[in-house]
Amino acid sequence: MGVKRPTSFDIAALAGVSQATVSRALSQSPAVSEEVRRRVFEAAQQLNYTVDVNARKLRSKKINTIAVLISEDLDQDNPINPFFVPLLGAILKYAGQKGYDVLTSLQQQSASWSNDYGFARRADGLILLGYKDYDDYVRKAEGLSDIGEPWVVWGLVQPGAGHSVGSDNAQGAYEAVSHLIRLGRRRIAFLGEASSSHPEFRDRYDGYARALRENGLSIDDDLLADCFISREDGAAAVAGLIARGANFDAVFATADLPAIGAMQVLQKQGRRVPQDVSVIGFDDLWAAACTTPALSTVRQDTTAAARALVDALDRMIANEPVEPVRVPTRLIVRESCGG
Amino acid sequence: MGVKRPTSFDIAALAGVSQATVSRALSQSPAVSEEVRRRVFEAAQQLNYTVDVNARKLRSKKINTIAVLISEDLDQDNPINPFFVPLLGAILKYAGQKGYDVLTSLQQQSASWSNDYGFARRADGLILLGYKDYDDYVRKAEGLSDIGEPWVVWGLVQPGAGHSVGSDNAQGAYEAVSHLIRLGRRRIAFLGEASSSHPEFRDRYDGYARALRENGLSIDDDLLADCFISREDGAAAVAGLIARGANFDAVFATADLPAIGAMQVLQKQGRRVPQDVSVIGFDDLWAAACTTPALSTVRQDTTAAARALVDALDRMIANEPVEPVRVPTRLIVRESCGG
DNA sequence: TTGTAAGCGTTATCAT
DNA sequence: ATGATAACGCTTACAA
Repeated sequence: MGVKRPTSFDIAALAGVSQATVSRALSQSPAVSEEVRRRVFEAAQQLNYTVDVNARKLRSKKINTIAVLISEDLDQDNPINPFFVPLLGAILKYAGQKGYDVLTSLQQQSASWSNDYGFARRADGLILLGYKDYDDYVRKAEGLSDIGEPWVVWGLVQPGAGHSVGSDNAQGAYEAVSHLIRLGRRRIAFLGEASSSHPEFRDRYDGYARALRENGLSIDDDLLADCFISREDGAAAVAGLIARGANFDAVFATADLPAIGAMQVLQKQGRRVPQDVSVIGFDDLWAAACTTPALSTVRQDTTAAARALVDALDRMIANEPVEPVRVPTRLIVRESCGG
Repeated sequence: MGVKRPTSFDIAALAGVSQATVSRALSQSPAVSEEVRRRVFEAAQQLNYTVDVNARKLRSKKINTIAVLISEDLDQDNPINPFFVPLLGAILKYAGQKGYDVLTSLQQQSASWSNDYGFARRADGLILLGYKDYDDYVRKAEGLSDIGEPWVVWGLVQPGAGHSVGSDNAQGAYEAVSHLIRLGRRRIAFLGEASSSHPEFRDRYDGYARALRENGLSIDDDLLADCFISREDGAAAVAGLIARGANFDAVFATADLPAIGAMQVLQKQGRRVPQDVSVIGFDDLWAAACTTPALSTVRQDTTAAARALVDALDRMIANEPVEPVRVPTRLIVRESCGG
């Protein structure tokens, strides 16, 4: 309890060396003899000593911490977009390997990343996951750049912007829709948001459109259903499609959650998946394998994504040039598309 | 980029006061005149100043950071037990409200001195989520106590241990199994691990046993299937049950993941859920609402859990006495149990 | 109410 | 290779 923590002076005394030598020994400085290093480590272990990271950070000016800001709450019960979970896990793992501490924060809507939260000096850089709106995000990001805080954002991939890492959304969607067409589907509904406030979804729409075009199919506005990325949204969108008598034999959703909602509504209305309607989602949430039928989907490679994000941030912190990264996706065929 | 950060001395000079006054003004000390406070804030804003948190932490010895250590990897793809996700989210939210930064770390198996206790000075206290084995956990926890590091663990609730917060596992299981019995089920299989290495699962078994006993049913060892908390485990366990010709009309699983696996195997083998076999899980993962049929389950209240964990840690940090907390569960009846 | 000055526990810069 | 000693930027007695 009230035990005073040992300092490097205590270790020095026990090991019979100076405090400076203790510091050197513990920070792997080559300028210290094996014999002394051994004695120091022994003493440290004996006293259960660990370096005071705050003193170290203050003095060395290296913080060795990155912050992950998650700013997309789906709803009350799901404070985090489920896709971000394995991504966060992968970031924690890889950043840990690289020796970074990771601060995680759920951002409120209102927060302006730079000022309100004041990450300055708490982290060497920021990884941004999720944004409600593209313009809003741009404004906030500029604030960060203004104060010289390195940051990377997940999602869209912009040609000029090194701080952007995202999946190859257009290609992933293209492959999914192409697969549906190969299965003989001709009237493929698009569930998603093609607005400009989420460029990554826009990219998925482009992939959808290209697949249709290249196969001689035209885009039918009646098959475009606007929805965001919740299960309820997907359910409502498909219900709306059915209600207005749209004729479709497949559904491509820009995320797994709405795809699952879509399947549930279809089944409830007596349409068999995949016999009557094929369904493909996007993300490959772990729950995709839990539905009946199991959901076919476009997997985003969270491990590669995490590496790209952390590596990019790493280089920005070191003031090295950074290129935007487009992470390949992979079509996972399960039962819901029927082949 | 290479701009040198302003210090409180710079603010002091600009505002025409001493550095100490700047510190006081910025840390909301009452002992500072409104006029001066205004000048200081103005100067700070003008120079884009923020306090160096590391210097502050070093000097004040208040770190205002808690660390969440997650040490249960289900497998490669799921680095985090899905139940911990909303719990982590709730912790991030509530701890943020309380003004704490949150360091999150996925713990590797390796139980080295520096790894386990390295967080000691980085955080005021530790929240431990998941442990591979009870004895292993006890060993680590004692080490933490030895160095005077406050910690709380999620899971088991031990009478004497203030640092334990968990669901009322026995009661939750009792209610679930009682519900099955009310529905007319008599041969209820138990999917889980009743070993001593996870006391919380042991508690769920006790609730199962009590419900049977109170309803005049006896425990049939043939209906006890050992499994851990993955979907694959649950699938294998039920497959085993069927293979050895066990006669059962319901399944109670100690977690949703094995419950989902169980449902999938049952359906694949031509048994209808819930007509032939009722299934109830435990956790209420968000995916529970995505299965067909939707999974009935025992919900753990992650919001209340997070509050209890953070509040307890808070009090331990402040050296106040802490009582163990048992968070109530709630039976969520969906389709998989048939009523 | 404000200023002065003494640390907090490191790392970095000199010497030796 | 090691030892003094000076920062790092802040908080907090203690004085005024």
